[in-house]
Amino acid sequence: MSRAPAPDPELLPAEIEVGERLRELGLDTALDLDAMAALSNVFRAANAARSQLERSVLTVHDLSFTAFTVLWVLWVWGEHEFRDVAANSGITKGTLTGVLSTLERRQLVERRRHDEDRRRLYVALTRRGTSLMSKLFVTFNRGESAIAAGLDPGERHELARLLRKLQRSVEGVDQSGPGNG
Amino acid sequence: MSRAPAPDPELLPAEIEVGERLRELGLDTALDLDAMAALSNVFRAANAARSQLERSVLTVHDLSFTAFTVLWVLWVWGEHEFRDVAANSGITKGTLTGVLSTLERRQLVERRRHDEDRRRLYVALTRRGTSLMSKLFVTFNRGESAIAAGLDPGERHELARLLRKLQRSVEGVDQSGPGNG
DNA sequence: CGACTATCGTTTGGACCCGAATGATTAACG
DNA sequence: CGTTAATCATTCGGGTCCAAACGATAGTCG
Repeated sequence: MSRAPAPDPELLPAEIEVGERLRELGLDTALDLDAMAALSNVFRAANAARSQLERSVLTVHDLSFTAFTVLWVLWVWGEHEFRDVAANSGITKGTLTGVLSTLERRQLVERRRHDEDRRRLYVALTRRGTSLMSKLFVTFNRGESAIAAGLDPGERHELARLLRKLQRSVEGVDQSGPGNG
Repeated sequence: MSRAPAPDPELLPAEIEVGERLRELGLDTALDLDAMAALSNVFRAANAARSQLERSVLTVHDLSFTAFTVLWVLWVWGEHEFRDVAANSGITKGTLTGVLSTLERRQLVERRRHDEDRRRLYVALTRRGTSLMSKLFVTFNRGESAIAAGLDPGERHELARLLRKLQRSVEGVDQSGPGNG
């Protein structure tokens, strides 16, 4: 479906097609195509990497990406408060409740009420969960390594640097409005 | 929770903490930290940008990110076959069935059977859907622009280039195994 | 032509995702 | 001390996400 060669041979096929289509629609001048290119590739790359890691590493352990993230947060930090686990895993407390129920049923985590404030909850890996993560994270990281091997070391650093900058920018946009720049 | 200043001041707080923690666990030498940094930032940046765009642009229209993606695919390409819409939106056919039901109920899309092969389905925006997207995509793109404004133009190009390379790398890993490099 | 295989979108079952409401618990106030 | 407000995790309702099975339809084969 490609037409004349795109000016930038680095573009993915999907991008070439969309770019030409937006030109046909007369929208290419009305849009910030640079921003669109940057962000749509963030989304696509994240989806692709996540799917690949789920398929090759997580599915055999019957774990979703989010379940793995929660286990990872607990593995790195040890027993932690429920609300902090949610924050560090990037999900809401409502979602974490469900994910923990699944992991508890699998006997990978356990919940414990705070001694003094019974509203609060601690969460920790079980021995079984710790044992799983000790092996699984190395495998997961090998999967990350295989994916990142397509970039040279300088490129990996640069990618990480640009993405951090982007995250800071998102935070800046988030706080735009009264009282902020 | 930060300890002595991290060697790289560009790191996000969460990364500094995790890096120190992995050192404490004696894992820093066993892991590919560059790959981990690159990929974890892809996931975090994608989540942050997606949440920001959902909050600021999509929620007021009662649209999920995926619903918007489907509308966008139909807006750019016009009436399209169901299976291609799923592929271009990055979701399975099962998921698309549900998303289309939601959008159909909102009278934003319509389904039409193929004239000759009644297994196949065409999907198109309704006039209402087209009208919504004509306004919404510009707003969405402005949101993208606000986020990407944290990077200068050269950085945006470089980010997109590195992410494309990463996607190609994922594809290469996906096909690794018998019959492939 | 009938039998068999393949393809299509839907359905199923289970998991996740969110915002908002809820009940239990704690903190603050007069 | 009782009342009110705030905080916590869970529940609710609705949407999404997947793989696999399913029923309808089309293609292939002998």
